[in-house]
Amino acid sequence: MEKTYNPHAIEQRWYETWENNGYFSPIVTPNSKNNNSYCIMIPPPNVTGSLHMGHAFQDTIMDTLTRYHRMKGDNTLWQPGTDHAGIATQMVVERIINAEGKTRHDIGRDTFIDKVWDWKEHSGNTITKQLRRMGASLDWQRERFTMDEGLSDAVKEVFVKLYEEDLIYRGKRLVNWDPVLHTAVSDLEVLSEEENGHFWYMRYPLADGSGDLVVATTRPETMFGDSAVAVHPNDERFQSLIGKTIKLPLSNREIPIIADDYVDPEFGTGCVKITPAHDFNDYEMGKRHNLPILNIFTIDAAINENAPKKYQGMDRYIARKAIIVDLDAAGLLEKIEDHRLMVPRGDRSGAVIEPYLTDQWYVKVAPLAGPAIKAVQEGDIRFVPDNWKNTYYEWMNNIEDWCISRQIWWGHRIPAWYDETGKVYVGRDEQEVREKHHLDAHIILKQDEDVLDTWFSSALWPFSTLGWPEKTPDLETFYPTNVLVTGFDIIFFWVARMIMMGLKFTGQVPFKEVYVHGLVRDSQGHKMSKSKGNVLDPIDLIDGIELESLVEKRTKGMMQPQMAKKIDQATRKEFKDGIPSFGTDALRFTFAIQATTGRDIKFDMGRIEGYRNFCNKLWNASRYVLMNTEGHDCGIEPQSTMSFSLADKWILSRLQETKKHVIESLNTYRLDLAAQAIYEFTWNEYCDWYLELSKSILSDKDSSTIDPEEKSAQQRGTRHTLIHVLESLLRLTHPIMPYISEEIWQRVAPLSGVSEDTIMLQAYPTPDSNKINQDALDEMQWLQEFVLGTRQIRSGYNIKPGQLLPVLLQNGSDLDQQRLANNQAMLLKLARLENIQWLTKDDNAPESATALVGEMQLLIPMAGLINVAQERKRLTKEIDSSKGFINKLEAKLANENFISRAPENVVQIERQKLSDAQTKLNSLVEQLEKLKTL
RNA sequence: GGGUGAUUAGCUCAGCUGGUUAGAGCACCGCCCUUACAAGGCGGGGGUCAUAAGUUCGAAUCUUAUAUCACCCA
Repeated sequence: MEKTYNPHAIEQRWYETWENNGYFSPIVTPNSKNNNSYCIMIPPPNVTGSLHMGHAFQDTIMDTLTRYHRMKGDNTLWQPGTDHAGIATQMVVERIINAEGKTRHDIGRDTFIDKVWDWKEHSGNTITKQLRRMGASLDWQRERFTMDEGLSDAVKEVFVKLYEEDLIYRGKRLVNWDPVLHTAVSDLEVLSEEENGHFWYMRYPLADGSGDLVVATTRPETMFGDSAVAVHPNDERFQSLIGKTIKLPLSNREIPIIADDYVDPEFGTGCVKITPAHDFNDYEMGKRHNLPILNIFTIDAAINENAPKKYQGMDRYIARKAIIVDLDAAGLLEKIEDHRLMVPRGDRSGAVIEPYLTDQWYVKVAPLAGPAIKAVQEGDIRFVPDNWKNTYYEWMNNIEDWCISRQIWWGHRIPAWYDETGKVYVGRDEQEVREKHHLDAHIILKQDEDVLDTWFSSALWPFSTLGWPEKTPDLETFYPTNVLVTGFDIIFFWVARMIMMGLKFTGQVPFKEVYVHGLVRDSQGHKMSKSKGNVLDPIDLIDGIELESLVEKRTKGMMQPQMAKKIDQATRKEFKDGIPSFGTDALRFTFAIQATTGRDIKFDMGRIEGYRNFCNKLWNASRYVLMNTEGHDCGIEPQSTMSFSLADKWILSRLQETKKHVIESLNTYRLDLAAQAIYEFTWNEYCDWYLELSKSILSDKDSSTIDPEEKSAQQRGTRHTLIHVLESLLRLTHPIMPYISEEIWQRVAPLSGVSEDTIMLQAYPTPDSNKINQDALDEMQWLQEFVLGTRQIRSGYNIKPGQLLPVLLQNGSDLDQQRLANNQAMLLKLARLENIQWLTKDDNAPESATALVGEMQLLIPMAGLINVAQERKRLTKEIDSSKGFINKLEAKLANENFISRAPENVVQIERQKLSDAQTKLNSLVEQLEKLKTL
């Protein structure tokens, strides 16, 4: 093996091997539903997308669960696929066409759609390639796409059925309108951020000429759509005005003054202009008061024919300026204030979104929500962590109808046809419509131009990917799926809709558990975004990237180029030397160990570096093991005798406990605890203690008088244990770090008598409580305290690590004597001791530095070297803290209530603690006394 | 305005159903290139667990209030 761990040399080679051998595929037979199946659906990433940190984190979790279950022996499927991402994909292809000097309208819908498929064929696999880099064990043979034929059939089926049950209807409502893309967009595609704006105070005269009032607005151009002015019913300032009318400036329409307690009297002037066609709140108020709804915008958000002629055709912002000028000229502009306001922008176009009144298709959600709520209430679906169910209920109980139509070309075209009178017919295709409604061939039908919201097909993902509406063996075997792994940000948009659709169309929940993880943020806790320039690319963490390339990547193609300089500087400051290559396993381990129950994962470069070091540690520990076992008898032959040392029994016990801990953690989605347990066991126990202890047994220089036969039995035992523990540890680690575990396992497994092609398909380790040896655990602790005592003295007196030290022991029990006899050789080697000798109670100890192992005193003679003052200071400090501890315990045990009310075993424990502490104190005091006689 | 969550060492975070003298990694200090590993070894310093009150024999852990921050909804 190489001396240093080099992820690049191993990762891609292994992935290809796994994929080419079909290791990711489950076995599906007509009876396979009877086997333990385990299935996770990948949340389909956008086909235009590339892997970001959120994906990488989420995919690490899913792959860890998938690999764990596969090794556990479950028939495991992790279903891959991508989402057609209507707007995003359309824009990508449109940009290409625009570059050729054409628009999509020039080439027409059908040609355009062909071009999109073309693009998908050639460029739509960026993210699936990147998923492979992450080591994701998705069954690529089953890869699906939301626009492929089967999934499109599912979409039609669902649409038609819902329509037939009156759960889909067409209606005119306010939607989020993107005036650049000319389509409705979902709330998720609207990003509201604070921007600088103004508050314009406009004077509206009363129609009867008796005065005026002042309204404040951030969007003066909407005044042409005003239907009323509202005040709070209890606002004394305006009582006399309620019921009167206003003569709207510039358009001279007359509108009423109404009272509504939605109005906040403290905000602005306390008078609010109400524009039902262009504001969601005003729309609601308009409905309450039966106000007319007056649309004043075109689809480009220019002023339409409902406004005074002068302003017609003006863009909204040009109209705004014109209105301000005209109002000012008329003396109706009271004042202008600077104001910070939330501005909604389309995440694709960057355009300011307008609430806009249009005809759209809707799903009537309430009837679907009932069963979906019940499924969670009754525990058919469980959220992890549990409290996310509150968020779910909150949304489901206030659910509104879902606008599913989009005015774009790329997507599932709505299966509805209109005749020349505008009558609508819904069916799976035109022929079905004609047959069903007995429409002759001469009746001209025209299909609806709109397509469905991408989330509509995503909502069917858990069953459409498995072949629904056909009753396929896949569906039988894997549906309902086991767990959905997702971020909390899309509980509403996706999770809830999958539950509703799943229940409605399969009669079963789509998944039994929803594991909700946090969101990956930058080291400051900010959301990573292109515009902030703080994005990290997981692939850059795996491969490394030069500073200049990183800066260029972060500053290229920005929506707000003025930010580029700042980002440039910040990047140079944070990544002075760019990003080194950490490898996939280190990245995965970093994600796993950060997968706590919290909401935010602050990505810290220090940690990934630490876990890359961990990989190196594991790598080098394995090198040591292989150097000492390859070509040796490791006890796998049945006839070879082995004897096991304390260290062997101890590490074997700890291995069982670690396995248990890891399995319990994985079962409860605590990947952080699983990773932590693996880290601690590997580094702090296997490497720091067991490998060191094994050296004394494997060393041939050992001068002990031990029988050669026994010696080789011991060495066999140790080699066997070295290999056995490492081999188990690799399997334990594989779900989190697939590459390094596979690479090392290939060398290690044969030494444990296993020759198989891959670690991926080996059994996951299971704990064996019979192998937990409590005596060994206790004795090992004694040994560790012994070694620690000597090391502290060594360090305290600045003694070179290489210098051998004599040790004297006093006040040891029979057990201490026995333990020393058992482990003398190990102690000599590990603590670098010259010899160990017992003193009787009455022996006069020489001038020594001392440490305690339980009641036993450990003395290292230091004639002339002892710094009495320093040693006294150290002892006094320890005595003080010991006394403090004893005082606390005494007070506790003196408390009648504690004795009578606390459980017996707790009282016992406290008594034991006190007694131990007193023994320790006595010993410390004794040492201090001795010191005084020097 | 309503809701949810957070607040533990300089930084990033664990601490499960209340019983520890509160842990880890990184950073810090000291010693060491000891033939698995300097991406390392050994030793060490560092926290009145945001604040206040309460429940309890016992609170980082449960309750309430306050403060600060974050996110979601309006």
